[in-house]
Amino acid sequence: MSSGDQRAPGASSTGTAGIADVASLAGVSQSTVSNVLNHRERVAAETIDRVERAISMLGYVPNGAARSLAAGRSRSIGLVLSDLGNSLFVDIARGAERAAEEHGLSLLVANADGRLEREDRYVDLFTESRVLGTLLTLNDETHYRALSTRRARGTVLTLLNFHADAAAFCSAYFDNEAGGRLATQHLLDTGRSRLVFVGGPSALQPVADRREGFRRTLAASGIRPVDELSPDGINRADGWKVGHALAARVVTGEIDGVVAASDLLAAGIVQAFTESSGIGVPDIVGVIGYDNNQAAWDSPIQISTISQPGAELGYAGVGLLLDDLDSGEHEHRAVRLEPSLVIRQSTGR
Amino acid sequence: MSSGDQRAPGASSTGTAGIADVASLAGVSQSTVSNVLNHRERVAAETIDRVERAISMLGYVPNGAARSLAAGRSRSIGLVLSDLGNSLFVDIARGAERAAEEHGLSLLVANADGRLEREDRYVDLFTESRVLGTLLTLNDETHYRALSTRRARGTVLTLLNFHADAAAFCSAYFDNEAGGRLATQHLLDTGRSRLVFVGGPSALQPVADRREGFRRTLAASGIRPVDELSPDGINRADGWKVGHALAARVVTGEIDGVVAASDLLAAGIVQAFTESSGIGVPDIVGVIGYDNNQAAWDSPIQISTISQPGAELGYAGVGLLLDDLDSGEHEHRAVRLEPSLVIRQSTGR
DNA sequence: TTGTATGCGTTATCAC
DNA sequence: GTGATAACGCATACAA
Repeated sequence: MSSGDQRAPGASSTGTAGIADVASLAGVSQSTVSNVLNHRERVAAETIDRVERAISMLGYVPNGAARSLAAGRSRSIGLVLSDLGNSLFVDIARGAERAAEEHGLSLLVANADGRLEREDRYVDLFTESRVLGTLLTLNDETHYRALSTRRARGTVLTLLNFHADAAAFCSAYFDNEAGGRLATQHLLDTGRSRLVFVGGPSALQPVADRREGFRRTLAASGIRPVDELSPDGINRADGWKVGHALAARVVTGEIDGVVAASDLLAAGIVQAFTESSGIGVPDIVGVIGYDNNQAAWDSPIQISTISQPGAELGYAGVGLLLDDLDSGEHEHRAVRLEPSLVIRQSTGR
Repeated sequence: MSSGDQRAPGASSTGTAGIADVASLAGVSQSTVSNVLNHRERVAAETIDRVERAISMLGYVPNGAARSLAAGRSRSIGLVLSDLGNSLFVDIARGAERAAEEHGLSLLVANADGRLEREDRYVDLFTESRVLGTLLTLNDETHYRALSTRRARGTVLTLLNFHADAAAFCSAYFDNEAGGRLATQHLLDTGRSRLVFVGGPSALQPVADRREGFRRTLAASGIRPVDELSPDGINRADGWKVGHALAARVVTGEIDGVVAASDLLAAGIVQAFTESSGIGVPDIVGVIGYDNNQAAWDSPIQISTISQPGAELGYAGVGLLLDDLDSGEHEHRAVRLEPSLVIRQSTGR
């Protein structure tokens, strides 16, 4: 009445076969089964064979809970995303996924959908699941402050898309100011100098940073910006309105280049220019976007843009996380990722 | 040397406080702690207080693995998505999330990214995690067949976006043919009768179904379709090309309405009509899309479209899943969700 | 209302 | 190379 007693080998009482069922069917001990699962090298080839046959006969699926309980660690890491609707975050997930895969880990993803309360819930869930660690993407100063207040112990947290104080967390983020500089410089390099920046709500930190890059680049060349616009949003329709407003000034030659804070914005602007006013893009005016979204390449006139390496961000995040785990006393680090210029038709020459 | 021996109350050996630490700090037994976690109603208010104080003092976080092992069930469900890049799947995730939340469950999301092998891996992962069940979105007959072959036991699987054989799985899916009918009828209702269908690769089952709806609606009215086109893709650039090809026939009056198989397609068509040929939309020609994507509303001329209730699909999926779990002998069901017409400018009159 | 004892399914340690 | 046995941290009868 101790170890492997009479449990019908096959579909057991609970509906799921356990390691004991496999063991008795294969005529070995539980430890041997466990060994073929976790340390094949310690097991004879022929034994492996028998056990594996038994496993598939029974449709045995190891119980992850028991597994990580006994092992004291799990083989997965969590990722809490701010917004699945934004393709940038999807890219981040892809990169994280790839990194996890390379380390033989699984990635569990949860969507906070911009809600602070959900963010919390999922961080807690992952913590309780005893994932190796959790990656958290952040938009917002608000959320960051809430986070600092909350208990951060219990799990290793790494912040993504946000430049955190290295005293508290590891983080990986994009250099938006550099992106603004890249875009502006590209317009200068292609012979334009009468430039306007089209931004958006100033509350968006990335947009503000991009504008800063615009300003600095022009200042460094001793050029004065023609104008800076801040539509209500950064979508295509907003760009379309701005484009129409700008068209006359392009025709007069006052403007020959537009730096837009998003691809959607840029696509709307290009559309407005070409459709009603017959303004040639890129001949008369160059337009550059930001994000390297579908809007940028899936457009009649493909739009030059700044690409943010979302996948790399996710990849780097996993790296930071694992690093944090390994080294006992670990200095938190902030990794800044540089955007890059993607040249397409809208600025061609 | 039996139950609560000497483990330094506070940060324990492993770095994490356990339920035993909480119990001894609060001066109660482990089961009492467990009860305040799971059955508060059985515990005296004052005891709850003491225990909770101890919990927060120690920063105690229950171990999910141990928890679901002991309880025999977890509190989360899995969702494997075909393609996070498609906003429809994001909507599905949102709906599933809402349903899960309402049931006090957590939703774990994984992105298969269109790869069959990943689909498998994640279904397996969720199965090992002993989630309550797994939701799986499917595009493709191929994947479905692979699925039927594979072991499907071990976890409850519910299929989304795919009409599965009710003998094997529960499933929830969209009625694409009805959508095609809706779109076509709307064009007829607004006084157009010289209609063309713009589809895409015939391998896409949904597109084929939508075309079928187009055909049947016209047949029912005794009208002959003017034409059916199948561009290489269903993106904006494809639409733009088709639009230019169609423009002349619109000008001659041969065509007064276009049913497009996607919003991107429709947006490209509208753009081509208005920009170069000056063809008035909706005055000269009505255009309707499909999907209710951002492309449909975030366009200078907002595009009428067919909306698929992605969130509802996810919501319904969770319902089916939980149903399947509860009822011992459960008849698998296939739930069909109806799309709806969204009228915007591109068909207005 | 609270405490005691047993088991969840697996891994790891140690003998053999 | 293989097998016995003790944890892993918690939930849940059941007894008190």
